[in-house]
Amino acid sequence: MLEVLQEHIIKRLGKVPERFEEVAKAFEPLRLKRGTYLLKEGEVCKYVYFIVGGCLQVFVIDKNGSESIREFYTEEQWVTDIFGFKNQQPSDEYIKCVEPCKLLRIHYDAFQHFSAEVPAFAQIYQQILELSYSNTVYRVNTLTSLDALDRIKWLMENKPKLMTRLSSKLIASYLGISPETMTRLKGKL
Amino acid sequence: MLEVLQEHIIKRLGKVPERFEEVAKAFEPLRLKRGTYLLKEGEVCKYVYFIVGGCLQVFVIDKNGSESIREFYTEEQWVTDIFGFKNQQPSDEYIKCVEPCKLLRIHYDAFQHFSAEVPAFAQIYQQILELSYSNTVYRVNTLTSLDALDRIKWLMENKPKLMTRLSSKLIASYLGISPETMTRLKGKL
DNA sequence: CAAAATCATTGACATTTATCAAGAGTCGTT
DNA sequence: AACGACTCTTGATAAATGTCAATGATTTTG
Repeated sequence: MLEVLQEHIIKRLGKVPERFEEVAKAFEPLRLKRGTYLLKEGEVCKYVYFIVGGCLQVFVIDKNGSESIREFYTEEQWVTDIFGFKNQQPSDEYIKCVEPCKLLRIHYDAFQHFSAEVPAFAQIYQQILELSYSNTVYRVNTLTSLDALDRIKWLMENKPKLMTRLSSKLIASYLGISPETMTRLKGKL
Repeated sequence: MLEVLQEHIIKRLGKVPERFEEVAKAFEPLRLKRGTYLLKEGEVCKYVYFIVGGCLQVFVIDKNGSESIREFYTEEQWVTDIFGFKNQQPSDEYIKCVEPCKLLRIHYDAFQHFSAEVPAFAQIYQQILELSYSNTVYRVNTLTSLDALDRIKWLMENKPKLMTRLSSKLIASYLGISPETMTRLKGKL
């Protein structure tokens, strides 16, 4: 699985990173079944995960007990609870496998170490941060400025692969609407 | 105004940063009237702004022509359109003064230069990024998992100063509800 | 300081979206 | 292949929120 990570890094950095072997050793491969939790509310997130294959959902549980999905993550993306991870504090969020997943995880201690010691590592991290932040900003804007139908259209145009890959129920949760409304609005397209 | 910036940096870094004088020279002070735009949709954001005094709103305009506020920024915070700034691409967002503002701005070229050359600068930037990202993640979760009344309660508990400082209309836009609903729900508290 | 503009509030009503329930279909697991 | 669990769809209804309009209060600005 490390080849996938190396490819990803080369793509981001535009070159083979210095000290890759050394950093790569800190990543532990994982194969997980659909439905496995990587993190639950109240737990401290000790890892950053790189996705080699599969799909994960990050979500919170509302007062009625239903999942409200903040984001999906797929191949060649990085997942963690950033605030909880950085401060080693309990999380508000859950992270769960939507599909069987192949992951590489790096522990907090190693992450901190390489952030400080390996410039290429810090650089990649910053790129991921900027991209994640940009995406999340965009997501806030779609949630507040678009109605349900336009959010569906937006997703179809901007993340068509998610639409086909995931169940309607999950997509509905991601868009902040009920499954029934999702069904009905799809008929209006 | 540079003292405020210096204080801010000392607070974040826990020490007086190396080469502060040099970096400080790159910041240009601005005094702006309420209602002034720093950025409009379609423009390329050339600056990062540090707020010495006042309040700004970042927003998009929906298909009905009304403002949908993504975030407010006040004293000792940093504002920019991160994605557009980093890639020097046209923005989707507007940035506008809600109050008369005292700002310090740094140009893209200087920003890039110091990011690469001054570790303390890069470090502060990364801290701001992490914090901004965390906040935005939190905001997505409140928008999708809470109903209008609970979003109001959330804001009162977590950002009480904004509630008193800004008009109901602006708060309503930030919470994704109409001013009328805002009035009515406030009666239910 | 006064006119003009904007804002907050209220009522009546429309629209959107959620909820509950039931049946048909699909999928995953054994 | 068959069972069970989950998912999708549809209908009926309820709840939440938006829109429009009018009025008085507040704020801004010349």
